[in-house]
Amino acid sequence: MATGQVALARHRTPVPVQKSSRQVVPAFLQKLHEMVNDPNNHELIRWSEAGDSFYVLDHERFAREVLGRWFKHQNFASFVRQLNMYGFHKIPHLQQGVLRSDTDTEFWNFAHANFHRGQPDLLCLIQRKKQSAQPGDEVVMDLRETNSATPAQANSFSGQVVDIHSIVNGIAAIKRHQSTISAELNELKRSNQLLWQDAMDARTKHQKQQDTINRIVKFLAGVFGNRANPHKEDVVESNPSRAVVPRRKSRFLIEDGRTGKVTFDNEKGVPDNDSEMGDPPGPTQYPIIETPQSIASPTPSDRISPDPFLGAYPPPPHEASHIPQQPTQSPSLPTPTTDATPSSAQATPNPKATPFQPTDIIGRSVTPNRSPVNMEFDPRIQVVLNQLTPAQIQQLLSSLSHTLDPIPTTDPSSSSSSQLTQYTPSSDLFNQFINPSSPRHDTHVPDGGLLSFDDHHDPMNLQENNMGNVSKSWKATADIERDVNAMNTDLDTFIRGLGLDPQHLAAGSAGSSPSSPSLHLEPDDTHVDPQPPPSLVHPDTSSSSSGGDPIFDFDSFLNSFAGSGHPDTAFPTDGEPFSAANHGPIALDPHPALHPPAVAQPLLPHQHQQGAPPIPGVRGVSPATAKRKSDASELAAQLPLQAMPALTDTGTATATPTAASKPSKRRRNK
Amino acid sequence: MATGQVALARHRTPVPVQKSSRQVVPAFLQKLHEMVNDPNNHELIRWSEAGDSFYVLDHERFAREVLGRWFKHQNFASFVRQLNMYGFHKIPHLQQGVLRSDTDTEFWNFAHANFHRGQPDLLCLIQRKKQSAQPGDEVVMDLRETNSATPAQANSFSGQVVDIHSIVNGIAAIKRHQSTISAELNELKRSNQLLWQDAMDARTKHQKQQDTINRIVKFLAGVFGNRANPHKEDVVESNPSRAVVPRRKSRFLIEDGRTGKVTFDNEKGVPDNDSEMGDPPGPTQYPIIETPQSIASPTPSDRISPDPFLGAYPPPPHEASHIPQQPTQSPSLPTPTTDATPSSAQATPNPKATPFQPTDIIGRSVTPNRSPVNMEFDPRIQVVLNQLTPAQIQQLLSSLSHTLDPIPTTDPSSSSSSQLTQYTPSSDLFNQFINPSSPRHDTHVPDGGLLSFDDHHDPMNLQENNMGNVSKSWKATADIERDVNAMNTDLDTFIRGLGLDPQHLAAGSAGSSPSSPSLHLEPDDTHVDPQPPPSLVHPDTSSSSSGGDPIFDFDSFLNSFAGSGHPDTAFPTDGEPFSAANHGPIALDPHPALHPPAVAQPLLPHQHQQGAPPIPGVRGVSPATAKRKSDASELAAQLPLQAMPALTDTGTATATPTAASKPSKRRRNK
DNA sequence: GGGAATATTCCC
DNA sequence: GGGAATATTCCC
Repeated sequence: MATGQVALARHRTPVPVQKSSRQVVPAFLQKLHEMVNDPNNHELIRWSEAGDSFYVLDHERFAREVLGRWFKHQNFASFVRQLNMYGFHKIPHLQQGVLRSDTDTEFWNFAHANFHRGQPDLLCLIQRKKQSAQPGDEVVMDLRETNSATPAQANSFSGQVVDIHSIVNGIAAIKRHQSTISAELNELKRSNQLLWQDAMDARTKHQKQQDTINRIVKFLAGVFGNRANPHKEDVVESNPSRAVVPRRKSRFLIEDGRTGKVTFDNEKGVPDNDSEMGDPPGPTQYPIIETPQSIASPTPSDRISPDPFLGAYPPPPHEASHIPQQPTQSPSLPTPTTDATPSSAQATPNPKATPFQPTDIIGRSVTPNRSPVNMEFDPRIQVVLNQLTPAQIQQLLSSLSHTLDPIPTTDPSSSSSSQLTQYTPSSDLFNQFINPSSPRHDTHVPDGGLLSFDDHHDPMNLQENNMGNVSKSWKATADIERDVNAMNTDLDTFIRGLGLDPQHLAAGSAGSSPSSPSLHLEPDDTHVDPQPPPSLVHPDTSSSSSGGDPIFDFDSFLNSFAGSGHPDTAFPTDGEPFSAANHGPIALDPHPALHPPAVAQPLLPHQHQQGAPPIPGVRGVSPATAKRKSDASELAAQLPLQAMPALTDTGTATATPTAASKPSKRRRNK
Repeated sequence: MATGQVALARHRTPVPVQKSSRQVVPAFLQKLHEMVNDPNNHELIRWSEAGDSFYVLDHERFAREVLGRWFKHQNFASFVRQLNMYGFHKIPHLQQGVLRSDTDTEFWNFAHANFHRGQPDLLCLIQRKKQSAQPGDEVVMDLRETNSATPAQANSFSGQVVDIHSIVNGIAAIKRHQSTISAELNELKRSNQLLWQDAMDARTKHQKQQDTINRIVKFLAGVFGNRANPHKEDVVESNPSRAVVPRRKSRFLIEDGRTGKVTFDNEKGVPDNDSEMGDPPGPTQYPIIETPQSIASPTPSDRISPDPFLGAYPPPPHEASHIPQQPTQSPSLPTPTTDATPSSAQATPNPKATPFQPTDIIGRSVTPNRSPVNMEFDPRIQVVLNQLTPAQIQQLLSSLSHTLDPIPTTDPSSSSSSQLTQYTPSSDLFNQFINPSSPRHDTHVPDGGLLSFDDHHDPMNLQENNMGNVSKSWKATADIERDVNAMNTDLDTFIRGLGLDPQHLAAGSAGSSPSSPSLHLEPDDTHVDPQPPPSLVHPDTSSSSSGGDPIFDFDSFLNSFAGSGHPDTAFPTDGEPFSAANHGPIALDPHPALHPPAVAQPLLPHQHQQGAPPIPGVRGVSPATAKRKSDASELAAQLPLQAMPALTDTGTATATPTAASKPSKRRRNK
């Protein structure tokens, strides 16, 4: 019996009914709303212009052709009866002084305060009239107890009865409403969890890719890193245009005060070194390739990192303040001077120059776990690669460098991570909501809260998971950004370590002319550009001229590379999304249309500072070299701090304590 | 109105309604009597032999075929409910001691004292049950009549008044609470939106990373791509162990029919070329580096891609089947023979070797938008790089190749792109969740839906964006994975194009022995493995042996590399998360502790297979090599599927009618 | 089998 | 517009 009943009845259930108190919105209201919305019915039933009422144009046709599709009958009267049951009222025709033929002008206009176009969520507020004079239990009790009253009181009482009914109805409505909300919240939580999971996955993949890139860069650094001899033209014949660049020597000033100021004078001591920039004294330093690490734990070996190749360029005695002295070169390792090229002497960097070495950068790195790793590789490869012209290497490296994510997350209010901050204030409310009955100081007693308002299926587990997910996913997000930033820094540093200017290298694609993706390899392009490198400029800084797309157009690069020698053999464009289309100032958002309008797109702080003049005379290595990265990662790291308390606060009792939530919890314990 | 009512209702009313006090006999009883009498229904409902009860033989068929003709429904349960309402009772089966299959023997027998064959006049005696415990008017009347009571009763009345007030206050409190809840729900929405934004950003970053990798690979392809002459040992001194590998020559057959069949015989024509593999005839083909593109649109130039450098090695006449002939070398370009190294002659690649060229692989690429790009680079670089020993190159490439995600993209049902596929059906459900109140027929009127439950500040925009974000973020996730996969394939192909075996290269890290991250460079490791490369093997197909951690230990690699020549100069470990700690079977989750407990941590398949013995004779290559990861991603892919329908189920009050509701509607119209 | 809410019909 | 009975559905 019951089985058959179930089997037969289930197909009848269009909308899954909530366990408690049936459906929140009666079927009639839902159907009515659908019906009015349905463009197919527009001829017979439709919204008023204002959307606050609806018309039935030809009730006979409407009954015949529409009603049956939604209801079990085709009686317009029954339809109207239902409308009345739900409190709809008919709006009389305004100017209808003259009676026309019913069929012609006849149309019905019904309205209800909570029946509006585009607002189906209001439907739950529409109350169906209860069976007349049917008091609920409590009311009945009340009434019975009130039985013995004076006539006057009885009168007032009877008046009260009506109020009681409305009160009961109101309570019922509220309960339904709350059931709805609870269900929705659960769904949202589930959705959120999926999202976080997705974010986790993405983070993992990102991390893997990052590792791959890091290793590739390490490798390339080992291959090209120490190659500093630009005088290969005599060995490998190169056309003049290419030779120009290296001849000019590479010296570039990166002078964004906030992001770190680094001066590289790769060829200091070389005769034609132009010193009009006022180089500060001090040893030339070779940047180090940092390896972004998410779980890195600093080990002694991290800082020792013997580098036999770099050992070929012994650090000056005054160096080694932060790190132990580099071990001397292994005797079995061939020295760079074994370079087969005739210009090996010039290829060897200035003896005064110090090899790769960690600077203040490392010590002040926001990511303390990150440790420098000196690059090293088979010297034979070095020798071999030394045959490349510097221009070639420069171009190659630029292609590797400026395709990286240029997001400088220097400001907590910037970029997407900052959005989390905005969510924070509501945390208390959210907390209340999730755990309304739990006092604010009650951090250990889990209770169902609102979510388990009606049915209490395991709210705690949901809570816990959710919270853990949330907090840690934010962490993951922060890690990703930090890693990307670190990668950015790494490549820039790396390229600078080669005596090249990453900014200059990307001049064609990210320079002052965002619309020209091609590389400029004319000699005068080698001039020192005081502007901060594009990778340090936030992409959103469109207000300034230099805010170009930092994404490097590798194809254009190749074209220019190949085209310089063979203009007719342009490298094909393979249609990469970022290559041709995104040379504008935009960089972060490939899908602008997707941006939620509700979330304000925050202005990045350096957008205001972008125009700041470079600090003159500060050319040498600055301890702030890595600051852009550290700031970024710091900000990213702050995300959990700022956002997580919100989540954890609300987060209910069972919320797993995240690192970020710790402080707030302690605060509570005060 | 009344006219229409009558007109429309009449066909439903078999028996004319009596004017006075409604019908004497309720419609149900009349219909029931007719139904049982109707010989057309004899097969499904009929009188008992005695005529004092009736049978329903097959209630399912009965409901389907009979009920609808008499009632407004087809629910047997409703029918039974009515019977019960009129006092019918079910007669238990007499001889049914044994429970048989319900459908078989199942029949229902109902009886009522006043329901007999041939005696419809008794029907008026059947009383429908009144509304239970419904103190209708009388109760209220009772109360009113009781009004005149004693003061004590009045007291109780005043007490009631207080209760009413408290009720009102309680309601007010509830309402405030609800406002809070709504606000918090909005916050959750905002949080969700941030999540989506975060996902978008991650996607962007990922894309940029991907671009970086692509460019690096392009570059490397340009550098190494045409290197086909392994006889560099005499130029660059190499230890014997390294020299062994290249001498064995590399030839690999990629034989996944779905991805395209490509044969590489990199050194065809070289004297010591071992041909025991039975190379298929045909021109030597060099794989091409595909450039993963998310928005790529294949352009004609993609396939033309003239390569002046490759032009230095003119393709054989039988080439150029897929791509136009390479332009001849530009006269201004230095030829490789200008190489300064003494072994320049040997450094020049084998003249018979053909340059990079698109193969079937490209045409059958899973990513249709991806277009082939011939790699090109300065032949001087080629020449220079040719001085590297093949072993060196092999090691280098392996470090580049096997740190990537090994997810093969060949099968739509595998990996994460399949997520999307699998997720597609649930998109509607998710839609419902986000916008449950929007009726299915309402395609043009946006409404707030659940999310804008209480306050309706611009719900439409939120909604819209949310949806866009949601769907597109999922898409983005797919793109990312596809790109990673493509990258993977690209690298493998690329490496194969160099005549190297990517799988073999990664034997140490991803081979049958997951616990040994070190490279195996013994000579016998160079044997040709006929098995398809991992990237072309569907991950889900193999329940077989070796799944290992695909993550390559670059540091170990470097150590082994450097150590081979100079054991005392081990490359420092920089503590990368994946370098030392992750050589175990885990691959996807660098932060196990971060995993939400609610989301079941799927056991990666290879965790169960880890101990499986390696397939004998299959040393480097196992079809299951890539399985470990795809399974994991597949599990991740299932998340949406599993959770999203749930979203809609709970979908709440304003839930739009689901597809399931449609049929019921039509059925209703019968 | 029955309570209870909604749906439909009939009637005023 | 609404009272009231019956009809249908959903749930326990």
